[in-house]
Amino acid sequence: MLKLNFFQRPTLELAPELLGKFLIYRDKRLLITEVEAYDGLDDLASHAARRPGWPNGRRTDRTEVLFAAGGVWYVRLIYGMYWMLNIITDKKDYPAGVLIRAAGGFKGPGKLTKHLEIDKRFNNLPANKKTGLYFEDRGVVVPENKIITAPRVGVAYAGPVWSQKPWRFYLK
DNA sequence: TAAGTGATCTCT
DNA sequence: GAGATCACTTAA
Repeated sequence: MLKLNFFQRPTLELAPELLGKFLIYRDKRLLITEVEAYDGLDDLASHAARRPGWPNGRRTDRTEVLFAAGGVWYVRLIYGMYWMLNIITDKKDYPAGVLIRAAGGFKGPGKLTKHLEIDKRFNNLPANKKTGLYFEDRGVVVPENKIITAPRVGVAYAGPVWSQKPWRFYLK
């Protein structure tokens, strides 16, 4: 099982390493094939980014979990229908996380969580065997040249700089 | 291509 | 409390 030391380090370093790892829930083991990183106070695509009126990052009931130390889940509803599954990363008080976009053949974060029946019950819970939703390294080796980087999806509102950051990683 | 859905944020 | 916004999917 991937432990806290995997998640409590720089997000852009660990995000591509999640490719080829497995997402474990109940009797399912899904190979992770696509992720997206959201990193830090200046990342305008992040819900926790620094904004006018929020010089130290936007901390509300919803976004508080982003400021937690790495290793807990951030699950949030989008468009009134779809649950987005993110793992929080890096150190306490530094807002960052990785969205799981595709795993086990389920392409699209909404489809993935629907299949796994994951919803807000997991928000703020740790990724470990007790909660039943966690990651495993099952020995799959992903060569560097199999990893594609691309701009993140659906974040045009973040402006020309942040919406174009190549922080989406997927397997060729 | 556009509707569906509801939590959350901002402004009153 | 009202109105806008949204890290998407599906059916057409």
